[in-house]
Formats: sequence, structure tokens, C-alpha cells
Amino acid sequence: MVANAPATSYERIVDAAEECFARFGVAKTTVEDVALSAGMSRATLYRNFGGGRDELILAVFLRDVSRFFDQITERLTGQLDVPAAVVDGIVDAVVFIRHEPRIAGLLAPEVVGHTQTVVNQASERVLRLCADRVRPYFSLAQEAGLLRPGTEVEGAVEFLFRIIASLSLSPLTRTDEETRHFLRTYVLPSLIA
Amino acid sequence: MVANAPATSYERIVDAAEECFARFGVAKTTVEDVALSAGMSRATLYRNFGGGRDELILAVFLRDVSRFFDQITERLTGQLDVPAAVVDGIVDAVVFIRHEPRIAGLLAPEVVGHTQTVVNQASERVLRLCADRVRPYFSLAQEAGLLRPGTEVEGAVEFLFRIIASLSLSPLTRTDEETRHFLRTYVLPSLIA
DNA sequence: GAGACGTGAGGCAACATCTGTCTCATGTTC
DNA sequence: GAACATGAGACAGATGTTGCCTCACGTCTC
Repeated sequence: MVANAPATSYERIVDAAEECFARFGVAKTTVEDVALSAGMSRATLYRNFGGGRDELILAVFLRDVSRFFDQITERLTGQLDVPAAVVDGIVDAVVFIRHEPRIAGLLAPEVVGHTQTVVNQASERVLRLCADRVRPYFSLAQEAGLLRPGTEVEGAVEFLFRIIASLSLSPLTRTDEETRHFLRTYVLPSLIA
Repeated sequence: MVANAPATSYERIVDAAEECFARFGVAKTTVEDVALSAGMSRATLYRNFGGGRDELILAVFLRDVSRFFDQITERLTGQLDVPAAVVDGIVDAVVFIRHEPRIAGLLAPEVVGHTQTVVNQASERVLRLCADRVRPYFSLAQEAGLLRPGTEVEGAVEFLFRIIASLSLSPLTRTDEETRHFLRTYVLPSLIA
């Protein structure tokens, strides 16, 4: 990602970390676990993967987010109704997070304690990734005059990120339709012209 | 089991420990995890359950062994052919252990490191439990003159325990029939008249 | 109310584990 | 041989865990 190492080693390490997080949970996974699972020594892991444990957590998180964008991009291709696309995207994100306990674990503070800090401390990087993925579509909609004047990708992404995180972790379990109504009523007006 | 506490608390704690071992693995389970899972504080767990962590591991292990005896007792009821019953019992035990990774984890040294010591240090207690469960049937067979003179429950159980542990952990994967042949040829003669 | 009781919170010292970084010996690959 | 990647292992410092303790709080019974 950041030219951290040859792609092969890097991928292997992130795969191993993902596997360990799924098996032991983030809180119980040690760097040694990941190294063993990647078939290398701890020393080699640190050499090939600067940043250590926190970076490991973040890398898995970011890759999962990236996967979500691959998925949603495919699903929303051809959707010309921008408000509908936004609503669908948010609902999909919530469903995605709910179905991937790994991500939920990385977002929920009470579950893993310290870990929330890791993702929070790097929230700029998370947002940057999201903004980069959203930007092309955002620009198109903007040029078509579909967005409220003054909105920018970074701000819009942060806004949506907070909504999504809140909806994912909130104990208020609504039906998808109720969520959509909530989104159309309270979220869309800030974004759509 | 050893009048450690009122049965309700004791059971609840052992249940919680079993659940944690299944979820995190023995090595990654802390006393706090077990306490939380049992819905009590760590202090209360220690009060209701003398012996601490090691005793917790052992209790889960012993209860699993006990469950196996319940199962095998039911399965072998009415089996009058003693050699066949012994062979069936051993094969069942091996299958049982292979299907309950919890037990295998408690026996295999390389998997859990320290834990093996726990079960090993208390091997007399494990053997005593097994001997107590086997004794009635052993006595019947002995009175019927079916056993080799000089054999005793404790020794026989230890012998079988070692065979079972070895078969369970050994990388030599045989078919059940090959195992049976091995048992009939090399194990039964020491026990049966 | 007074006392007995079980509990959770939290302190505590001893110990174990984990992290991140080192160095060194041993292969591999040119 | 030289450059390189790797594993083993040492290391200090941080963090977590264990087993025990005391204390305050609530809930019973008398």
C-alpha cells in the first residue's frame, strides 16, 4: 500500500493477520501469532512490515473497507438516481459491517478497548481511502449539479462515515426500510441539491 | 466435583470456561474471560472455585472425560464380548478425542505449551476418574475369569490411557479397521486371559 | 434495626507475556 | 566471494495476568 514491501510478502502478512483476527479476535492476536501464521519469524515480519501491530490492524481494516468499495461499485454501476445510490450505498455499508464481525470489532470501542484508538488515530487514512474511492462519482454528480453547493468529498465522506458507523453499532435495530426513510429524511437533504 | 462450591456456581463456572476455551483456545483464555463469561467478577470466581486457572482447565478436561464415559457406557451396554468391548472402547475414545479439539488441545504438548503440564501434573486425578468409571466392569470381567491374572484397574487404565493418547495424537492416520487389528494383536493380549 | 452473607470494585506484588529493536549466525542467490 | 534475506535469540520497557486481599454495598434473616 505505502510501498511497505514487495507485494507478495505484504499480502501474505495481511492475510495472516486477517486470519488470526478471525480466529483469536483482535485483542488476543499477537504479532508472533501473525508471523507464525504467515510462515515467517517475528523479526522478518517487522522487517517487511513497518509499523508493527497497530499498522497490522489498520491494514486489515483498510483492505476490508477497500473490498467493500469493490463490492458496492459493482453493485451500483448503472444506478443513475443519485439519491437512491447514496441511500443504497449506506444501507449496503451497514449490512456489510454487520456481516463482517471483524470490521465491527475494529469500530466498536467497548468490545476491544484499545483497538478503537488504533482505527481512530488513523481515521484520516480511513477517510482518505474512502474519499479517493468516492471522488469520481462525487465529481460526476457535482458536475451534473445534483449536489448541494458547497459540499466537498472529504466533508461528505466524513459525514457519511459517521452516519454509517453510528447505524452499524447502534442498538436501534430497524428494518432496512425504516433506515432508508431515516436516510432520505435526515441525511440526504444535506448532500443533495 | 470435589465439593468445591455449590453445584450451581461450580457448573456455571465450568460451563463458562469450556465456552471460553472453545472460543479463544486454552492458551488465550484468562481467568477474567471466564469470570465475565460466567457473569461474575474475578473475585467471586476465585471465591467459588479454588485452584485458579489450572484447576479450571482440569475441571473442563475431567468433565469432558466424564462425558465420554457416559457416552461409551451407554453404547457398550449389553456388549458381552469383553475383548470386543475393550477394542470398541478404545476406538471410540480416539474418535471422541479427535472430534473434540478441546480435549486434543489439552493433551497435545506442542499446541498449548504450558497446558500440557497442567493435565500432566494432575494425571493421577485423571487416571483416578477413569479407574472409578471402569472399575465396575473390570471387576465383573475379572470375576468371570476373563482377565489376565495379576491385572489391576489402575494399571490397566494407565496402560489404555497411554495407548489412547498416543493413537489420538499420532500422525499415523489409520483406518478404524487397521487400528482394531493393531489393538487386538498388541494391546489385548496384555489384558485378556 | 443488627447481623450474616455474597458480591463487585479495586488495590497489590509477583510474575508472565508482548512489543519493537537489536545483533549474530546461517543459508541463498548472483 | 559479496549481497541479501532469514531465523534465532537477547534485550528493556510496557502491558497483562494471577492469586490474594480489603473495603463498601446490597440483600437476606432474625
